[in-house]
Amino acid sequence: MKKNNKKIDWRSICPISSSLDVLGDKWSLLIIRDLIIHESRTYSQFLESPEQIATNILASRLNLLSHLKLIERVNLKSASRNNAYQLTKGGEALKPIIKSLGKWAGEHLSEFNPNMLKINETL
Amino acid sequence: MKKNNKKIDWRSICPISSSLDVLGDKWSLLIIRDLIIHESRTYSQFLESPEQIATNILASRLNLLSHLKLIERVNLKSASRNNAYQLTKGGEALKPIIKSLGKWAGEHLSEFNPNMLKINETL
DNA sequence: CCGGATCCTTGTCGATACTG
DNA sequence: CAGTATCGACAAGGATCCGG
Repeated sequence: MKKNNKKIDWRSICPISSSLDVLGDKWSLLIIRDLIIHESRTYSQFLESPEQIATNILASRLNLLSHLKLIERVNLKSASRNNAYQLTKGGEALKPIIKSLGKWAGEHLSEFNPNMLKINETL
Repeated sequence: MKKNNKKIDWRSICPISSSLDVLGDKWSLLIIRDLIIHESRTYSQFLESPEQIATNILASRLNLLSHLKLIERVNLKSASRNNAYQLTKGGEALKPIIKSLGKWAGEHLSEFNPNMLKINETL
């Protein structure tokens, strides 16, 4: 049987905790970020991002985010193979939050990661 | 030798990625959340939160967040033992982001975690 | 080739016991 | 009370394999 571990164990009834139960890892929000920047991405395009996610991690995150209806598969006429992902309404709603995170990092993390770009240069 | 691994390996120069290199786990932002709600917390008060963080994880996160200057130790006259933590300016700056996350979860995650509370205005 | 699935190694998490 | 040590479980990460 497929590893269909869609069951999330919610640690509490706190909404902040619940958001972290879902997005509290190093990769999920990065996938959302790519979809904010590029509108749509294929599997191999995700792999081209500089952070170099592993194929199995990417697949599991795409499954989870699809299940949560934050992203969805789309058929692109432009692509030869019709399999790309893009944000749903729910995923789009994360856009200002992720931009704020980037802005915050530029203001408070430059000391520790000096090479980091400012947010305007990336988004 | 002590595990003094304060070195963070930044995956890229992207500020969003950098913020996740630091806060992209299930516990760091929950510690910040507690300090937003309560102003200051002691070690054992953190342990009382409903999500039940393990003691070693709590200690390592408190160290990391202190090193990043997002939280700081304070001496409380009110407490018999003078060891509590509170947010710095940098940590305070996360407040609107965390509130937005809670609001987002209430709007887009209730379907999956039905018992979840709605975020209240006072938080 | 592209989109994954599978195997395997390594590292981190997390529960609990223990210490100053 | 504020952490540290230990150890098993499990997830991450790398490499490779496979179906279309």
